[in-house]
Amino acid sequence: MYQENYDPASIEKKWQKIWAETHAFEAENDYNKPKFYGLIEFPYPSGAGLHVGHPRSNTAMDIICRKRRMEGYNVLFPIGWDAFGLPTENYAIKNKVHPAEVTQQNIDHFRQQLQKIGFSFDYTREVNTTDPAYFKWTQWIFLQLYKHGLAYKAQMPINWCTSCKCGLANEEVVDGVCERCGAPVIRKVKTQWMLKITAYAQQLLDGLEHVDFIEKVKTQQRNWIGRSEGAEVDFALTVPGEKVRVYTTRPDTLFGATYMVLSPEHPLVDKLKEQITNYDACVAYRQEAARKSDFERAELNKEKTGVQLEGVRAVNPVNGKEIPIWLSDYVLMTYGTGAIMAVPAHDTRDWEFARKFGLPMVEVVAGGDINQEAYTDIQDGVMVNSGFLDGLKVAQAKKAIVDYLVEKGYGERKVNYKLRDWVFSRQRYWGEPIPMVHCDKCGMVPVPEDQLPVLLPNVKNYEPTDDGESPLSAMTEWVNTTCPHCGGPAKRETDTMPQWAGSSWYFMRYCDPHNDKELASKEALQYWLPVDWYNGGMEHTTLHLLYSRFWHLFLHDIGVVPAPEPYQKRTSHGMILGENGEKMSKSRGNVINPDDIVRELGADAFRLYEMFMGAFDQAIPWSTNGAKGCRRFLDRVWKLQSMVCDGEGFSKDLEAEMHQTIKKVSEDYEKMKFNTAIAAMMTLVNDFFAKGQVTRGELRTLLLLLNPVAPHITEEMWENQGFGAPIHHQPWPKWDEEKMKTAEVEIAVQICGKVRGRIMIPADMGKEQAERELIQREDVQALLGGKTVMKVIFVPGRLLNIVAK
RNA sequence: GCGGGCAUGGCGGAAUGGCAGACGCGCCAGACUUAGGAUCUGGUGCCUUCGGGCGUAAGAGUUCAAGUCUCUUUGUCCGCACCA
Repeated sequence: MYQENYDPASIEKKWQKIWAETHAFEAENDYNKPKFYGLIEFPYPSGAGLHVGHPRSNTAMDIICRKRRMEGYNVLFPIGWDAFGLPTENYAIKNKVHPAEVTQQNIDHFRQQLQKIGFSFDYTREVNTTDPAYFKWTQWIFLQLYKHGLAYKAQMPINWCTSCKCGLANEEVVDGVCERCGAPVIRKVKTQWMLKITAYAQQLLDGLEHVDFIEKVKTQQRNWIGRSEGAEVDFALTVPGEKVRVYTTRPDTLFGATYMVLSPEHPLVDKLKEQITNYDACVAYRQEAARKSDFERAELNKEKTGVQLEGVRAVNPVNGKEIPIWLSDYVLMTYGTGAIMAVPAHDTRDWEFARKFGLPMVEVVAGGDINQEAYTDIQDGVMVNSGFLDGLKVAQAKKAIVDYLVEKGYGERKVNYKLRDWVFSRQRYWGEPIPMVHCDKCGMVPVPEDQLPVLLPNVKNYEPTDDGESPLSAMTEWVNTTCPHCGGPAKRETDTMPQWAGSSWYFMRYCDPHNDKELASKEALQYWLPVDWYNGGMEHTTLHLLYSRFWHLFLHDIGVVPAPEPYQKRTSHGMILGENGEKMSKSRGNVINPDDIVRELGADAFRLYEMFMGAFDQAIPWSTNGAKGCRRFLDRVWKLQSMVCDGEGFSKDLEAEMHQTIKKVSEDYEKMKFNTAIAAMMTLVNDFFAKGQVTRGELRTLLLLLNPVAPHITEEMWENQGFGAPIHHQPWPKWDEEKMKTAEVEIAVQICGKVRGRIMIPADMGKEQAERELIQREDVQALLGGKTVMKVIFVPGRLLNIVAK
């Protein structure tokens, strides 16, 4: 017997307990079964707790995973904690508690919240990036990168957050401010650990061809990697024996190069100190440029600045003409060679610069008006004023000139990428220590693998220092160690890793999370990887997704993981906005707390609404009324129990609809069109109500279809109805295309494209027969009103269009 | 600036080139009620002389047929942003 009223609180508690006790959703280590690895981005356990955005991704993947289990797959759907990071550290500093303690509390809170929503995670495989048993392997991967020359220390200007007092990766700087705290970012020269992600630029690009990522993600990654093809060309200088190399994507315009621009930081300035007659002015300009942040340099792009390098000129290799050399900060030292040949007639930036400083322009591609603007078209233009290139189209000229340059030894083909190496150091306490030791005698020495993990010292004060050094540097007992190589006195590296480190390989650890010999066993990695389906936010496309692909590609190259690409499929969910349509934030006061919704409406209604509210990949404002509507639907589903009539199959009049709904829901789940899948089930339930009864077979099928979205209520009703083994052990329902058809269908009748009526016709009526016979029908003739038929178009199952006069 | 997406009732949104507005919210009316912020039933794009006419940001085009395809314009969101 069942309770008359649907009471989610008691039902949900009951089933969550049963699932835990029966280990219902734990992945099996049976490597013979077909597997499915569903992944969501593991949360950062912040003090604020879960927000309504987490369940959107989680519920979607939970639906897919629950469906896969019913389809017979061995499913791995894990959860873990990306727990290193600044907010925890800052909270710890402020409240004088150890970050590890804060982390533990937050994790416990998060887990409890997730469990209340009924996600089918395998909690036995939890990973925690701050657990030494985990970060031992994060450090191990770093050592492998180091051994293969992909981790190096470099003195370089980095992005420095003035508030976090910490270096940031380029990817962490958004609009000139720190992505995390919003404080301004300045340039600061420091010695930093770097990871050579640029060595993998081409592989990261090529790999995208073989994976099923939504197009938006691929595009963003491609843009970020920023591959361009061109040539490097040497320009001789008027100083004997000296030359400058430039990079250009438009070698075809070489005859139009009327001056050259060097980045202010270009080493040539100091090298030619003797020859440059206005050296002081050049240095002054360089200092001015250095004061600006990258952001300011970009912001001020409307007005170009620069200074001419006097006393030295460059020689255009194709026509021997001497051209002036300028310094300008619109040329970046960090891209290409830090020097360009300027072709003002055909490059917008050069055009502006030439305009401002009155430099000459030479048109070498005909088709535009270079007095008005730079002509940058590369399709239709034809070469002029270009010696042996004259008359060629741009594409042909490109090839011809590069062949010529290579032959003459003036230059070579060159591919460049915008991608920069990854700044891997952070001057903070709460991160993985970088396992390196500095020895006066031996230099940089990696900590031997058998001494991992390098633990964080347990101390009282981990506030960042104002001098930009890690708080670890003040902990002399920890810092002072012995050199693993010579045994002499040495100092530990005091920088820690960025948060992206732990999250770059967590999905590997899930495969074999308790292994203390390897990061995971070969067999487990072979079986589970790649991740079959990974859902996460668009905000991680150029950071986490690229970094973790890089690590995975590297680990594949050194034989640790079997496949090159870690993720077979990547989808992305839209953000949930506040009820007012603005981004949810504490300061706007429009934050919805999942706990409140679960308490008031139940976890199932909450899950249902999260999936029903709109297209999954789009940003949608929250509506508590909408959520209540989903609760109403579940109330109605519950009430079906009082309408059940005999019959293990489908009733005649609903048979077609039942099969159509099974198909619709099954396919829509796969396409992540959860809103329309739920709408179809709502329609079905409405039809049961209209009829006043539902057969056992119909109810059975509805419960199976609804189970992935609303697992608790469906388990309970399944048990109430005595349908047998728990619903999560049942096979996914199948549809029969034949049974989806009805004997008769209603089609629209159009006269000249306008709908004039509807008629019932046999469903199997052929096109020819329909076009011949239907216009004879009395009801069709009536709609025609005596007009002369010119043409008849019949679309089976849809409409009949009669063109008539 | 460059690249890409989007634009449909009061709201969230449906719609392989083939009956626009599924489903839900809200609203209106009715039923049951001492009561209704519960539940149930019906209605709900706009105009209408009740025949019908008009409707998917605006304008043109292709088609028997356009929310859907093409072009132009506007708005909006996202990505990149001096990357040579």
